Amino acid sequence: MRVTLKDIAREVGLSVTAVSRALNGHKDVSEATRARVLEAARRLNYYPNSIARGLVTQRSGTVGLFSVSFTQSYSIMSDPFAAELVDAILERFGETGYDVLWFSRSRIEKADSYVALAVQRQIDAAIFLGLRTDDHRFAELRTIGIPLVTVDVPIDVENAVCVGCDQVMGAYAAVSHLIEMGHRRIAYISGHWHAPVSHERREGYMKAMAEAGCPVRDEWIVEGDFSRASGKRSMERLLALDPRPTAVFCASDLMALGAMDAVRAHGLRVPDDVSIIGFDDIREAAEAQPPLTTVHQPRHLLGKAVADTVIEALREGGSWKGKGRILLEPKLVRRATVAPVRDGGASAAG
Amino acid sequence: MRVTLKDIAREVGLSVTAVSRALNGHKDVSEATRARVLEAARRLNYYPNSIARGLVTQRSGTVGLFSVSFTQSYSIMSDPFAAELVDAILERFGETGYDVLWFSRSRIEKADSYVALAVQRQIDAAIFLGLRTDDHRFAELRTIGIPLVTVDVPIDVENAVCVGCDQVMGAYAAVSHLIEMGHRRIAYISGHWHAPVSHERREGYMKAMAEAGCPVRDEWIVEGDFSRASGKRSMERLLALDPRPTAVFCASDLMALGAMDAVRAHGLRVPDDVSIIGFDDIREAAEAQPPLTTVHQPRHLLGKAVADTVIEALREGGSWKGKGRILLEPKLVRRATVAPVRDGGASAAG
DNA sequence: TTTGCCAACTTAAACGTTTAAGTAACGTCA
DNA sequence: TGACGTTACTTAAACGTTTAAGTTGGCAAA
Repeated sequence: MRVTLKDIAREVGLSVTAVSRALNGHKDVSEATRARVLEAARRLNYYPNSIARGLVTQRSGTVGLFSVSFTQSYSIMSDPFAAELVDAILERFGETGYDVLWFSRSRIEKADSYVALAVQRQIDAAIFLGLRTDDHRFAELRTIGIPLVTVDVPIDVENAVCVGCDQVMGAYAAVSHLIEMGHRRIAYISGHWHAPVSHERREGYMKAMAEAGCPVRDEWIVEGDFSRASGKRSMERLLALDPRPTAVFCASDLMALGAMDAVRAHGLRVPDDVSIIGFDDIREAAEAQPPLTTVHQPRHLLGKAVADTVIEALREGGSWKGKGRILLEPKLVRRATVAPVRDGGASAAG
Repeated sequence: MRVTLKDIAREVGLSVTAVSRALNGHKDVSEATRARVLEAARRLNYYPNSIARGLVTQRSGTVGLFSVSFTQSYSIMSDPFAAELVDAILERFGETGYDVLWFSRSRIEKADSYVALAVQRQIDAAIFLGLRTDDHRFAELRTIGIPLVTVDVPIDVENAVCVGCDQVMGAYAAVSHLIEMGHRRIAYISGHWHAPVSHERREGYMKAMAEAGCPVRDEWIVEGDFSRASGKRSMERLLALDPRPTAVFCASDLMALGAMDAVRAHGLRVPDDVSIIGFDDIREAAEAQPPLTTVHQPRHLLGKAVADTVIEALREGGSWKGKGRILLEPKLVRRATVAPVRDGGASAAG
């Protein structure tokens, strides 16, 4: 039923090898023969079987996309930043002919092994989204033996690259902006501490505060989990403080949106009473009321960088060594959730 | 380097066949032997090569997920409804051991053939998201020869099933609700007409209007493309009408959100001046200001139904015949964007 | 004792490719 | 003339599985 090289070979009266070589553009076939083969292939509706090819070449032509657990929430696509990033990665791969096998959280948990999935499916490279440093399968990655690209999680293996934005710089820019607006009591709603970005953004926050001579109080740093609900919860804790912070830097737009919910629920206003700044610049940030000031991460470039890194690794074959880290530049986007501080940040507030 | 059956066979002093049968649970191996094989497999870190297996069994153990073009917008994940649906599908598949090969829009466009991708990758079944009736590859689907599951696009082939909500019912419920609130001049902002759901929702709209004896004017039916921007554009056209509609039923939450933007931009208020109702109940609907009244589509059940249908087809093998259509029930979710009409819908308004 | 059967294996072929190695025909050059 | 190349092929093996068809030895039934 299925059309194979053998069918074409029979059709044009050649060996299977000759047909294979004609189709693959080798130069030891005459042009006349190649034309006949091509014609027959198209007439019979032949498409090469990548499974058979993979068996002999030892490369499947697929890359595995592991979406581990960006947030606490149900799964990865509920995080708009992840969704848009995935989008960009897939679009780029689509242009190349590599296909992407998607390993969802439940699949990963069922197999309980990255290596098992990688070996079984013979993927040529792996991309990790939402990898957590407390993942008990982390050590396994050392033995996986194929190019590895993680997003925002540096990992010290030779065949790995971490692609991401400069988180320290992004956070620094955000907090500096708040400081320029006169804020001094600035809080940081972080993502969970098992995400390296949470620490890096904290570092940028601390740096900006230190340079401005603003003391940082422990209770201004609250751990969320990147989700909107956690942003709201965290903001509630901050609003209970006396004096309360006049501005909050959130480690995700979702948390910033949640924080705005909390501010509103308290009968206060953004940015009049509290300035809020987010991170990511997801679609909803611009659409929020008021539009959210945030740190833009160039998702499309990130996705392209991820895909291009993988593609380069695949082309180079075994000789490829990871480049450590690829850092893109984030950019502050000023919208409407940051205002100059009203009381100079010196007096108490209730 | 790679551990194969041969390695295990050598290790335990058996033939490759015996090892294969032991691992696959055939009953013609002694329990003692099976135990030795299992032990060796685990000790050597053996994982079956699904490529080799696929070559002989003629089934790859993968299903193709084709995300064609839900909306006009860049790609599928920018549509929250699609993203959440995909999520549910992937999570369900993860529990089964089937793996999902994701064909993005660019991949589909590059190959320009569903059959080519299906045959090359030997996928066992295909899922179509965002298929449009004006897709020039539509006819191809007839010859694809594997189980086919589409979301919201009925397709008349024996090996296909369409999974989706009852769109007519959902639209009918939405418009009836508006009518109950006293509205009579009700507009419909549709998705593009190449999506069958646009027509089905229109049917529900017409049915509710007809039953209530409300005349429908041509200019009340506007074509968008499901995106927020198109919702805004469409609403602007409706606001220019005299008398303008007092309520609008939108074929997606995104368009409803866009419509709300337009209303606000006109200095009018939702729901005081215009009632708005959406479709889908994406996460942002509940979070909007004011929270959006909409028709909830049970994404999780939809995703599960899609996956379960595929899994069933795969288990049944060649004997499987599509069941035509699986219809789930949508449900109206009353939030805060619908209010009783102020002028009874009879007088003119500016 | 022979026959037959069963359990527990092994052998060999097959899946659809790619590729290393071989070959036949033909031309070229010394 | 013969050695050597080149061109355009073919042959055969391999990739790692599964599976149909044998094979062996032991045991029960006749």
